[in-house]
Amino acid sequence: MRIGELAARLGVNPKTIRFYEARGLIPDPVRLPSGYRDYGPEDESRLAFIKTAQRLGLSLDEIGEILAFKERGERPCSYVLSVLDAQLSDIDRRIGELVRLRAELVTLKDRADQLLSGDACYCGIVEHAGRMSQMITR
Amino acid sequence: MRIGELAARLGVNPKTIRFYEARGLIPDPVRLPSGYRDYGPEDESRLAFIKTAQRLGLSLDEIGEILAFKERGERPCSYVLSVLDAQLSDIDRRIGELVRLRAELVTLKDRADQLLSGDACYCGIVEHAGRMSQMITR
DNA sequence: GTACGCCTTCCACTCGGATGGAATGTCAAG
DNA sequence: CTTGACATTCCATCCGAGTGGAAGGCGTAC
Repeated sequence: MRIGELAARLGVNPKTIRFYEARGLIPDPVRLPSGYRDYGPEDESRLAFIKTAQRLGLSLDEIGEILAFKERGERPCSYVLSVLDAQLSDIDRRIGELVRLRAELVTLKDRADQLLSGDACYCGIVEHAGRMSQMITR
Repeated sequence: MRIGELAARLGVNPKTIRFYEARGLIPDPVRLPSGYRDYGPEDESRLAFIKTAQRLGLSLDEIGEILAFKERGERPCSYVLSVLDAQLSDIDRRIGELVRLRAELVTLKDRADQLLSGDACYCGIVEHAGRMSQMITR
């Protein structure tokens, strides 16, 4: 399949695929007589892997390292594991923080709703934002 | 306190503080007779808030909008509420994604641990990554 | 009084991750 | 045989979030 189709299947820009090729993340593909890149299913799954890993928070360099291990037939396990461990604890931290921020925003919004329906209000939301800041950064 | 001390307290580069000022995220500070910026505790907590929000994945623009509520001292209008709502649902979405990714990472890591302790492992983790990809993107 | 560290402004550059656009080539359908 | 969609290369630009460096001012310690 040509680059446009591959890109469409994965929901990415064809330029992105060429960009990954230039970065060495995907191998130089076979070319059709026309010079067009010709991709197969392995390319699709490789690209899917890249996109997944990216969603997991890995940088293109990290992904490249993992793929390179695979290329060389080496055991990337411990490296991958350490990356995974780091990602995991980072995610835990972020979830905790988001949950806290969420609670604060909800409170803030509730106040705002009340104030909207109430009369004679300037902006209690403002004072609350101050408290929010303290709570969040506590 | 001067910019260097404030920066040190927060573990950021003084340039970053000037950058935030230029972006309108923090108010133009009082100046000492020397022309040096002079910061107080409110500046420190505001900066701390920015950094926290940033760790949570908010962009500087989003943070700016939130801080602008405070600045403008406006009544909570529907625009403000809609921004808050957007922020909230975005946070919910991100929490959901992170929770899912966390579960997948744990599974992946468990597999990897097994494979590591077993013998004759090239890199099952990579092959499992393919399955992982399916699981996550399901 | 000069050395040294911190401060000022301004402009340019970095970095990761793409994207845009120009100029040109390929190919199937009308 | 031309039109249109898609492809190619190469170079430039964008975005967010800073960071670097030059040229010069301030302030305290020796």
